[in-house]
Amino acid sequence: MTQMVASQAPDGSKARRVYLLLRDEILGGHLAPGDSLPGELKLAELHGVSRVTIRRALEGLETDGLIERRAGSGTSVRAPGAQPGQIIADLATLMPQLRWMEEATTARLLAFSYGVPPGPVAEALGLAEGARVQRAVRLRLAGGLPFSHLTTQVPEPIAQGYSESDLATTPLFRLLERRGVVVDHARQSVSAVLATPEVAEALELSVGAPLISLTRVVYDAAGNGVEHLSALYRPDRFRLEMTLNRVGAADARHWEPVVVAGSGEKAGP
Amino acid sequence: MTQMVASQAPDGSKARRVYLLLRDEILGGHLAPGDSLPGELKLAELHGVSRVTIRRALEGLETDGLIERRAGSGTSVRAPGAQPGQIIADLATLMPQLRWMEEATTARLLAFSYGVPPGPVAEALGLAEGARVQRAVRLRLAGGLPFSHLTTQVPEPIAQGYSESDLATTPLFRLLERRGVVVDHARQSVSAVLATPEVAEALELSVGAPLISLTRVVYDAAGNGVEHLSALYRPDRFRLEMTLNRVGAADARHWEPVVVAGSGEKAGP
DNA sequence: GAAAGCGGTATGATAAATCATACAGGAAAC
DNA sequence: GTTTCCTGTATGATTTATCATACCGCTTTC
Repeated sequence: MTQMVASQAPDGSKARRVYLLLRDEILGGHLAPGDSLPGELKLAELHGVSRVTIRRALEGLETDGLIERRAGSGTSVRAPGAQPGQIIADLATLMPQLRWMEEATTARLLAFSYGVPPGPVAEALGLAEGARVQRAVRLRLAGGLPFSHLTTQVPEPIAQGYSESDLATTPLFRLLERRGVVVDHARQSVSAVLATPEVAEALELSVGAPLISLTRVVYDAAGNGVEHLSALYRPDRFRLEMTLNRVGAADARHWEPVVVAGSGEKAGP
Repeated sequence: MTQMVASQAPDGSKARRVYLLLRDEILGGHLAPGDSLPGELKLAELHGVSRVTIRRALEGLETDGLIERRAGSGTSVRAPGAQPGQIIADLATLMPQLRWMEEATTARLLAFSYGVPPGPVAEALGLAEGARVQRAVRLRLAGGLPFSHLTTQVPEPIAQGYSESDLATTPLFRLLERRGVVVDHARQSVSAVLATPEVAEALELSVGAPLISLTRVVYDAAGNGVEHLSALYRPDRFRLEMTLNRVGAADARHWEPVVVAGSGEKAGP
């Protein structure tokens, strides 16, 4: 059974805001299943809107299956049956650890083109002015549900080593290394952005929803950029995690990431 | 001179959406300074709204100083003088590396209380039902500009070791270790959320803006949770970064995070 | 069983956003 | 110079969101 598409977000400005806010509070763990929400009138006062608006927000949450409303009794947070499987990736190793979901994660190629990259990307890759890249947009799904939207940009000379059809099946890394590129190090940064109409449609959520943004630039031994990845993840279906150990002598204790003994490389992000 | 508060976000649903979308595209690096945007009519068509709405969005961007509009010529992305100083934290070591900003990062205590934590937090800390925690909400500022909103929750027995005034001045870690708590390891995960009215006000941005969410649970050697941190960062003023090296023999190459040689511990997150 | 609190429903007023359309003037291309 | 495309500006209609208020029926509590 294909689970219902999540977002039934209200249209209006305030209603939508309240909806997203409460949604984050529920999914984000500040409200536990079974907890009861304040009354609609109380919520209206808290958020500075009318009850009608609160109502609209709650309706959205209800059709999402996040809350349960009983006349006379009140509104409470439902058991999170809405978390069928979350994909957890290890930030330290870049390896997705599909916890309770060994359902095949598939990939779909959304776009494929060559052209001059936007300035910041060219700069990050260390490209000369006007140098061209191959650009591929891919969507990753787990159990048929999309969870990430990936845009990779590879300098054209390097990208010659593989074809469009290769991309649809093989992780980009494999392709690069097969091409003889010696991947040496990478630099990644995490941020948060809002879903644009394009990615919102691909990821099956509403425009303006929050997304995890991971930008990674991969370099070869010479320090030349060989890949620029811009990944967008649905927070409800994907988590970036890592474990740290507190190590070192008493006078120089510091944190050190734990590298999970990799059981062989699995897939790209 | 305290820089003008960033967000001049439009009110309306669609206008606001377009505003935030374009804003992310500019700040996110997909549009380089000097690039020119599509015409207002074109944008209207692209986003499926009227020109008036596009106009409202662009007005917001203009007052933010992100774009430049010239009658007859068009609209273009302005040089990002709007990035005065970004704080970059290393995910692998938890150490903020204040790059070009050694301006003192100060902290402000927003709330301080004791109580029963929300279910998920209690679970993460491994607390018994009804066990109480100390809860502190702090705001961190760099050069007077707030960039992060931190909520820490510490089991009450542990939290007895320090006072409210301690918290305002000393990093929580120091306090814990002074108390004799042996911090052993931590588990953190990164996500993305929207700004609630409360944090939006504290961080001086508009409700619904995207925020980086970092949740960290710190454990002692026995595996008991000693601290639950929920941090929210402004993406425009804060970045989470890390560097990875590609190591290992050819048959087992994998990624390993680079631990920067810490020049002593500086501050909490 | 009465009271208080809650969600479910309805209504009309008010405010706000959005739209469709039009025209003036600057800038650049031909 | 003329054409074309762009922003700047204006107007009035229209749709949408929000508000204030009221009443009903249900649940829980006292």
